[in-house]
Amino acid sequence: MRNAEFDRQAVLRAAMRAFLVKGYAKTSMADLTKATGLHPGSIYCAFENKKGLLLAAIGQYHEDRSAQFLQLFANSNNPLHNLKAYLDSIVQECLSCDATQACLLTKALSEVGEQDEDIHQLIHRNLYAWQQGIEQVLETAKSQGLITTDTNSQIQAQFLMMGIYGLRTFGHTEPNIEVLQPLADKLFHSLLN
Amino acid sequence: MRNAEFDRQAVLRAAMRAFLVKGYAKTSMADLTKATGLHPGSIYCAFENKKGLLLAAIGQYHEDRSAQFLQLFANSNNPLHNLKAYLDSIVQECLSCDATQACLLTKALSEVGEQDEDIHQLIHRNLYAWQQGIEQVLETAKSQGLITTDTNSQIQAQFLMMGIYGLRTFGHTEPNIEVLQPLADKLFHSLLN
DNA sequence: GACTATCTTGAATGCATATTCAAGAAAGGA
DNA sequence: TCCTTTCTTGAATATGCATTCAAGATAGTC
Repeated sequence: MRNAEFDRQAVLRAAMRAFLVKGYAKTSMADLTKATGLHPGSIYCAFENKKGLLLAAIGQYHEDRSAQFLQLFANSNNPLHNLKAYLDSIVQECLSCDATQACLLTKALSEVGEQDEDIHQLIHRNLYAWQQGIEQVLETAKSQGLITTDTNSQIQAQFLMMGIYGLRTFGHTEPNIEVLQPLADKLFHSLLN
Repeated sequence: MRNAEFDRQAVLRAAMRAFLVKGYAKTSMADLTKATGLHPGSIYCAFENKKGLLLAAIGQYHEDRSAQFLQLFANSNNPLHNLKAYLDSIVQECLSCDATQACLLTKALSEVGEQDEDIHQLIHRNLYAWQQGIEQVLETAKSQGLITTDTNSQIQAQFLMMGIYGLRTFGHTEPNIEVLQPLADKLFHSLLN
């Protein structure tokens, strides 16, 4: 008997960084062996192939982001304030101009989601879970009387997701706080109308 | 003396369709020769290389879309109504689930914009021109008293662009009119607040 | 009709790539 | 300590790809 030696989470985080920087198609197995420290044989043994590694990396990405999301909303008792802080943190990620801070879900969706059903479904599931997280936050805010609108929470959550997608794309062209912050602010206020 | 035989616009439109379906990296020169009907040598003679063909295809895409945009706003005299019709037409494109109706600018920006400065700059220029087109429409609407808000037209145009980016991404996961139309409607109303 | 400049053709080239596999290394059990 | 099982290694394989280029074709010019 013998156990695997490498740290699976560390490997997946390295792979996701590589995919975020170069995109899926342009990230070669050589790039991945260098990034993860694993040899080709080990990667194929653990993840089947390059696509399997992407799927696993997307899963890890979602886990990491979900944990971060839940932690943000766990401490304070003002969900609306937290939601705005969350939006502002995304603005900060856009400003960093750091490819590793982009969203792997939307990036992979755009590049390979239309071509591969497995990848599309996994991303769809993860994005939907994220949307439901936002929806729950909005419901909590409503139960606390922090939101005084009769708009469906589901539509609101979808609208916020749409805005975040757009904000990230806009950030690719103008990573400028004077541009992005007003957009995030207007998005947040539009949510409550 | 002898002139080129092929129809440059037709070739570029075929190339842009190929890039939209498979993405830049996964579209091989074999795909491009099949799509355009040109032989490798001709492509390299006319566009230098694969990247040159992408740049030219992006230019053609922008020309085509600009012409379409201007035509929509040329006929009627209610710019606000036209703007809503424009947004609705984007919803229809999302519903079609047809990769060739996606936006080449945002798709290429996401895939190769961060890796190549030439491509990034061209896309940035084109998206900015598009934003200014929207800004002008909003200014016209204001001069006609159709908009009664003191929000900066530039921010409004940026907000609409952001919304369209997000709408297109959302459409990739849920190409459903019951979902997308309310989002487009809410986006349009938020614009006027 | 011949000449020349230009365009077209598509096979050849050389490199990059994803994947495989057999030999080697290490861990646990007897 | 030896043996078996599992994991690791990394060179080898075979395929796919962007690009080149020399031969062939064509249109305008004299």
